Amino acid sequence: MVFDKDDSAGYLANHMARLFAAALTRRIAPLGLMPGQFMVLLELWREDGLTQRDLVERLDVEQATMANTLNRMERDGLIMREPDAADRRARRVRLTARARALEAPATEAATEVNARALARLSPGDRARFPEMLQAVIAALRADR
Amino acid sequence: MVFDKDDSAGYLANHMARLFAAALTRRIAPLGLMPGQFMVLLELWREDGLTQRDLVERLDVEQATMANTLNRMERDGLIMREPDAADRRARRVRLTARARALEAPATEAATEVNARALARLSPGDRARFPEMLQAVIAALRADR
DNA sequence: CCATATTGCATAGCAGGCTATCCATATAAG
DNA sequence: CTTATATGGATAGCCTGCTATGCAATATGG
Repeated sequence: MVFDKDDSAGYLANHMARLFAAALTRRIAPLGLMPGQFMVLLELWREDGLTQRDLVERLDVEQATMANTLNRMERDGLIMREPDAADRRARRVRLTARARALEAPATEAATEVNARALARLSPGDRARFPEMLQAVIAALRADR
Repeated sequence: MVFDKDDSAGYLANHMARLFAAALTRRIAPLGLMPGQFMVLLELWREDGLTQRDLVERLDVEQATMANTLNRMERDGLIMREPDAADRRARRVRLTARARALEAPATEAATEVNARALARLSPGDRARFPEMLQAVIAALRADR
């Protein structure tokens, strides 16, 4: 009874995620972006002015992780944090003009990575792959 | 034309990998193991006495990443590094008795994580899921 | 044989995950 | 109102990725 890592969903998930991150990094680094920043931008392009708490919920990362990522994004001129009118604990995260300008090229890069990644799947599999990932994610979240 | 992260294979891959890592961590931390150490042990249980270079090739991580992981494993009493008889640059990585004793409980934990993760897939999908991940991995490696 | 290139490994420094704490502010209970 | 609890965020410290360097030892070409 050997445990074969190449048949282990968990091991393959880690390997696949590292390769996705590397592929995305290669394409968005020229824009001055990193993958962790990109996923925050995805939410802010959809709705600007979210709080850190909103972002934590939508991206399912820990609050401390988000705080650090936002620090780097502020440092890099992608966001500004403004006081919330009603709650002095909260800070609204707002996109800079620079971050707004990156939406088209960055999402194009991500779309291309996804296309290349799924290129070897049959059209049927390709369509169902995201649903399968979602099902696994749902199962693991339930386990938590 | 919005980019929906919940349909993006790359975003889902990252999310899934984080959840897998968390699920595995919960089960192997009581054994004194972390996920990065577990994948090294998988190779050493199969063949003890590999060099760092061997491990880098088999696990597809960078040499610096492996050097740091091996440092932590040595610190934690999981491995010892012995000089290579023929090449004074290389060091053979050898399991301690403690690491050998962890094979059964750790692989059981990983097997259970995989089973839970795939529980919501149909039996057919469940069988094909690892192959699909392998196909995506192959495509991304070719893109690299 | 000697100079050069290659290889095996270590280290520094960064990103992005995490847990554990702490602080300030809001909210709820009495 | 006052106290207690809950919430939003910051910070410290760890693990696991990465790139970039540097060093010592081996292999290779003349």
